[in-house]
Amino acid sequence: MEFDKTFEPARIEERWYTHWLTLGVFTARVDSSRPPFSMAIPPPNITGRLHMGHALNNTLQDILARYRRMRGDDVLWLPGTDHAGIATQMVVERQLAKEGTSREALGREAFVRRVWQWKEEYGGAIIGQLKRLGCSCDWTRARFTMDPQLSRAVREAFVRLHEAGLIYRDKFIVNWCPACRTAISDLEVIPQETQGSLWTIRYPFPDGHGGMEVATTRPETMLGDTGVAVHPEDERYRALVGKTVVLPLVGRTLPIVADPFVEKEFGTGAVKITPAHDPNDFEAARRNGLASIVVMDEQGRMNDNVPERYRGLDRFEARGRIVEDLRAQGLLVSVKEHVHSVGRCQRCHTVIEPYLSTQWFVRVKPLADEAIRAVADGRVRFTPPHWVNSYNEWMGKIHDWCISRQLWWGHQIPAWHCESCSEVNVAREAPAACRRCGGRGLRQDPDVLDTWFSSALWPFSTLGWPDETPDLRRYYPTSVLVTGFDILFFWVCRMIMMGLRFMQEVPFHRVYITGLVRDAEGQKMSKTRGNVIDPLDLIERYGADALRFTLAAMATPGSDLPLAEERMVGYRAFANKIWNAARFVLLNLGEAGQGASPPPLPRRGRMRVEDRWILSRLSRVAKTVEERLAEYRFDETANVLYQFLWHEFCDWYLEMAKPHLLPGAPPEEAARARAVLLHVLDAVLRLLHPVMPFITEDLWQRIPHRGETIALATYPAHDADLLDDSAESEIALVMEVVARVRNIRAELTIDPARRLPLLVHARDAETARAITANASTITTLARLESVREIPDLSASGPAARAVAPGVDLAVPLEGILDLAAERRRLEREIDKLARERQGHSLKLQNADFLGRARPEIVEKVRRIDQELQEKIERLSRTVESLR
RNA sequence: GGGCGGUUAGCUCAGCGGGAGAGCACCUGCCUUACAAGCAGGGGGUCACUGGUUCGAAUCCAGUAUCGCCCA
Repeated sequence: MEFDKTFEPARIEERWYTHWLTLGVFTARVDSSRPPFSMAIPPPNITGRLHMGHALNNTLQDILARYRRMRGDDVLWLPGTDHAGIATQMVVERQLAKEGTSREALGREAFVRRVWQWKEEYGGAIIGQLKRLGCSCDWTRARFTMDPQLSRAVREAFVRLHEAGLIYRDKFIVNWCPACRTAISDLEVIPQETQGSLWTIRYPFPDGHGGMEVATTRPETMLGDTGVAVHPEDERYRALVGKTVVLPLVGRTLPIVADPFVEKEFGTGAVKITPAHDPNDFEAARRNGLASIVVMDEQGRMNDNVPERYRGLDRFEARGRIVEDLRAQGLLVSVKEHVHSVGRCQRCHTVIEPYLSTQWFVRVKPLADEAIRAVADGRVRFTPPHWVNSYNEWMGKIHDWCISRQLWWGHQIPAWHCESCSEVNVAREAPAACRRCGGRGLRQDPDVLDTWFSSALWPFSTLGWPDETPDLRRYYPTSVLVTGFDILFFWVCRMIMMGLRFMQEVPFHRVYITGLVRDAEGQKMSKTRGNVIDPLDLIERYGADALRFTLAAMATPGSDLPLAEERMVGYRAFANKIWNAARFVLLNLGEAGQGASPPPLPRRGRMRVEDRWILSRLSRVAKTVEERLAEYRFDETANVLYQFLWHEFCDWYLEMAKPHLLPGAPPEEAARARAVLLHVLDAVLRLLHPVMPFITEDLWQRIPHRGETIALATYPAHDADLLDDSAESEIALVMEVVARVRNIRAELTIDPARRLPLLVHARDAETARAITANASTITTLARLESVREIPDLSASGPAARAVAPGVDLAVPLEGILDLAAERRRLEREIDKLARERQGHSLKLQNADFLGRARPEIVEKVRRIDQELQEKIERLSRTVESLR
């Protein structure tokens, strides 16, 4: 089998993904006797392309899915896409514009057909991209929010809420986007600090003299004024309440009313009331019985309710002309610069127009109360938990949700207006006749529902609701939801509300909120900044495994992920390290490579101490991984595996095993080493598989294995029988001795190839035994010529000295050792140790510490202190002997 | 105005009551037949500041500064 020196991800990824699909590895078994583990993917928009946010949360989901699958759970990770009303409609409209036509020209039906066509052609792109990431979704169950079954769920939910009085239709002031020509919800409005002006305008009294000065940031809306308001306790205006003024440019008489919503300190303390174009004014008008006059059309142009002169003007053109006219008439008192918050459309950034229109709303309060309880009592838990605060805050002061959109693409509202009696018939399917008057002339409400309305049902609509399907019974509630905080209110809150309402159960037990992937400088990625990193580009350059590992390693709960490319380079190197570790093992397998399954582990008594050590470490790592994943600590999971594979398995164990694999080594030693190497490699591949699925599959297929895919192999479990404290401390000693010798070599710049003699003096029998037993290992790793135990090192002549726990070391360097330099080296070492010791010694001199600290802590400090003291003393004696 | 989060090595971040850590970067020496995307060794930190609690604080509490996010 070919085995390149470097890992080439591009050559294997597609092959293994296809392999998994062919085997049906990702398909959930609804009739399985295994415990279910389910997740609903946050459905990406069909217009979307995979971005870093998707890459992050889908990597984390896939880690969970693959991990649970290997643990034996029946995993359902249900994928799908969202029809994304406004976004998709805009994309297709742009396409039409390029062809010189428009949706109006096409008509609704043809337009919707056209969108479907677009969806079939381009809508699947992101699915393919998720596959490139390696996502183990159950594609046989993929859903789309506009599928017939999901549309049925939407109608069912709408009708039920309507029947319960939780959906109503009303004339209300909403956020209107004149460019998208639809209402949008409060959440879709982005407030933005904007430099504007504050115009003060005089509204004359009816007798033509004097007048009231009102301040406004939006003079164009004055054409719709129906009153002027002042604060009831404002002395300046008290006498005027109940009187009237005349609206300039229009001539309408406006009553002066008193309402506490007016801020006395703002502007002149008197405000114009435009009920149809300002939410506060709308409320104030209701309280004070003022009329509402809509003065704009749906594109933000002045309509026929305004004087001829302004009709048809865009609202901002109208503003200019109105200000000019006021100035000409001497009614413009002042213009001041003024910074205020202007709402813009989340989609197209157009300035939002508060607009009085008839819309559908969900009465959210009752739903929210139950949802708050569900989080309070722990039925839904957040990771990290601090998000509960935001959740509670928003849910606590939630207001009704405007769910109608004046779009063509989406779920058309299941309500039919009677042409004869104007009754609104809400029904699951088109009724034949009006239920009130029996009239046959019924017209379906032209509006569609907010896309988030269907998304809110996602965790159960995808499983077959409203039907009681086996999938729904088995996989609802789902286990975890992994998503970004940016859609906490849009989506997470609403799913909890709808899940509780329709399923009487929360949609998921756990919400894992990811951070935001930023650029290396910590800046938010944005097209305008030009700092967007494309995950597909990263996959091509570094491989999906490296990308996934990077994202996992950086996913510390509660913090954003500044993605530096060096980090990716580092983890690609890690992939390469795994590759080469496996390559080494495979090239040295001999007969062990022939078997269909790995050779059994040698009996404990036949193993060398390093074997017992690496197996003990492996077992601890398996345990740590299990614990960390249970806490959603993807970062620590990744780090622990990185550390183990690179810095224990590769740096030490492989090096310790090498001598036993050389041509001259005894065959039974080679067999033992191979068996352990294979065992650890196999286990570490399985441990890593959820994070790095492709490379682990590829290598696992190359080593002796049972089964068709690593994705269904058993996840390594903690094995208490393999824990071996004595092996761990013995190898720790070996490592320390080797490190001391290497340090001498490096600091004295001794030729790395030169074989050195090492003299040791162990201070106790156990240490002496350990050194002797591991002499050959130490010899190899420290590139020694010999290891010799002698009773008195002081008699060893000119030698570089060092100490390790329980043992003094000397490397005789007759002739080449600079005594003064060696003395300085050791003194530096002593200083370092003394500094390290200081804190401990002070504690031990403190009676309070000895009296109050936990005994085991005192014991530990005492031990460390003694150990350091001993080292210092031994090194000091050595320094003396060099004088 | 309210809420949340951050401030630890040059950079990016873990650690969140008992020996200051990782990756990258940096310095030194090495092509030692798994890997130069590598190996070995090393330097580098009044853990933002001020108080408090404690035998003991990077870690807990209060306040300050500063940066960021969310909501009005």
